[in-house]
Amino acid sequence: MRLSTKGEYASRAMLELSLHHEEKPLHIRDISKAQDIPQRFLEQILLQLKRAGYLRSRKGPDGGYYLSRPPAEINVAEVIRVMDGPLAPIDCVSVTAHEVCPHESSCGLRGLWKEVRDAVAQIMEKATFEELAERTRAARSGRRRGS
Amino acid sequence: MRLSTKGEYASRAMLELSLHHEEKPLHIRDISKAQDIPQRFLEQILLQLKRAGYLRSRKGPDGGYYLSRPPAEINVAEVIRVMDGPLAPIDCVSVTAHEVCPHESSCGLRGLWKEVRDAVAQIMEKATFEELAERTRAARSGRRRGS
DNA sequence: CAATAGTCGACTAACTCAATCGACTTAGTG
DNA sequence: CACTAAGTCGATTGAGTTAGTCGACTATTG
Repeated sequence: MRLSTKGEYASRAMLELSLHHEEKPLHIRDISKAQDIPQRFLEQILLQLKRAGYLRSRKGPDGGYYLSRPPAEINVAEVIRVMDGPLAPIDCVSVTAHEVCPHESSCGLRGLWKEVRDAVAQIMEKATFEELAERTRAARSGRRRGS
Repeated sequence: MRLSTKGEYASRAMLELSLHHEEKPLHIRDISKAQDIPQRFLEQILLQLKRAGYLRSRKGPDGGYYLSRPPAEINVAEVIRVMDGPLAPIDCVSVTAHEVCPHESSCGLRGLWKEVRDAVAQIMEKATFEELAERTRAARSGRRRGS
């Protein structure tokens, strides 16, 4: 039940972009440094997110990436689906890529896998980047006086 | 967020063994046929489940595998952990294999991953093979007059 | 002791993952 | 207009994992 690093990096990058939403575009380099993601790898990830419509970019000096929609309108499930495909543990319970299985009707496990898929989807879909950015800002300011 | 085929096969095999609990041991061959799992692959899986203490076996003619505890006392989470490792999407929120991450305290995403982990764990831990066997029997008898 | 069935370790082909690279295009600056 | 900074794109790669196979071995039963 692992998330790929690509999915994780993509989420972190989107979060970073959400933290700087409505400022000027962020360079790949800066996201890479802030979130500790290999730059050439991040390139690919951002490109993929752009092609999927979540990001826009500008070339040249002072170019960079920025969100194409406000962070409140993007949730984690969408991003994970772009990078890793369906959220479902197995295809027979996937909503976005359902595949039929011959044992379906007599399978005592299918209901369980479905429950898992739905729980994961529900949690990730309600998690917007606006909310995550807020949590992040809170954690960072709270941390100043503390460890 | 995929489950490996090994994890899926293991669950199916455990379910099959639960359906025949308190009868004589099941041959690898029969489980393989009933659940449509490649026999040599299933061998490995059953062996792994045996080593982890969930199954016992008998060699020789009329040998086979059987559960070492009643199905009500085995849940899906345990089986998946044996085959696939931790349920957590990433290590920093794993209960069974926690790994520290430098960004931990200022990471706005960690809470989300934790939520996902907990939801998955909760669902899989409450799913015992007794209950799954019951569901399966119900589905199969219901199916007789129906499609 | 022959047949059956689980045991064990090694092996492999295919695939995926995580990343890297180089050449190219576009945009701004002096 | 040349230079440079930045994103674009496709190809490639090395390591690791997955899904599965194989063959020799051991234990049990009739």
